[in-house]
Amino acid sequence: MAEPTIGQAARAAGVNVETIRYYERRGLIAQPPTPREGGARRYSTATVRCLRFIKDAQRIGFSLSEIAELLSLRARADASCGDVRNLAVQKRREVQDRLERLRRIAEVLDALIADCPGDGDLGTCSIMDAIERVD
Amino acid sequence: MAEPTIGQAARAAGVNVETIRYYERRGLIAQPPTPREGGARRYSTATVRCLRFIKDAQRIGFSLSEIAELLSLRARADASCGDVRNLAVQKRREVQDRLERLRRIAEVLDALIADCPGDGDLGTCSIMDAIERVD
DNA sequence: GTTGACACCGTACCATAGTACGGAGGGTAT
DNA sequence: ATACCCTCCGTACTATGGTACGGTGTCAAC
Repeated sequence: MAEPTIGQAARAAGVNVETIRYYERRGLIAQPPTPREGGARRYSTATVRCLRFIKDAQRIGFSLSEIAELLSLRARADASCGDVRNLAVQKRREVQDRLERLRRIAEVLDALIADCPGDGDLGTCSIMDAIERVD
Repeated sequence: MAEPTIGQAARAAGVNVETIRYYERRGLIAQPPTPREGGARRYSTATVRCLRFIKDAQRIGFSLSEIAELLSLRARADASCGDVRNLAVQKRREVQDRLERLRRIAEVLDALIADCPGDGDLGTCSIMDAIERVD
């Protein structure tokens, strides 16, 4: 299997065929030419690597638009390492922000659980007060 | 301004008027009764606090469905303490999962940023290389 | 007594990230 | 030669979380 068809590329990259077609429409991956003879288009192994890159980058928290940016940086000869690094640093800050907020929610829930005996009247649970401490 | 109208409530909570109407349709916030005399409905300040809570919880990564569940902790204050406590414990576990996933993402990003020289061309950029090897 | 600002309500539309569907055609195995 | 799978392509649909629009009504000021 030198040049994979869309179905083979999908299996190789662990994505849906329709997802590949969607990424083509979004311009994230190259569209291989339609053979004049008819038959299936053939994808390059570079495109399969690209698909895996997209999935990996998504797992790290990049959106498809951001990934498009990363990919276009890669395609640009004059792109600098600093451009990519800046995107990563910005994403890291977003993750940090989410982490801190999430930790506060965890504290609130811990307090709520600790204060609640698990049976009896809720008058002493002060749930609303606990939830509002998130502000 | 004792009882805010929808526009006042929106400004107080920092959301769009249409967003309040949307949350009403989704059952996230209470719908104040339409005055028989006509005129604008009046929202309680509790509803404004609720809107702020929704926005806080969203920023942390909760979906509106999850927030509805979280709010039901309060809405079901007449239910048994055990029921409420179970919801809180379940939500706490979900928060823990989110925290761990985010921490892994943060670690990956930290490693990428640490390895990247930050200058030079993309050939020397370890971030692009690394993302390609996240598998 | 008209203007302007707000409210009401239903419906339509937006982005994101896909998934599903239907009809046409090709390739191969039995 | 029929079944069966794959591909092609456009279009439609999903869920989430809203935003915008259009027509109507009400209220307060000038």
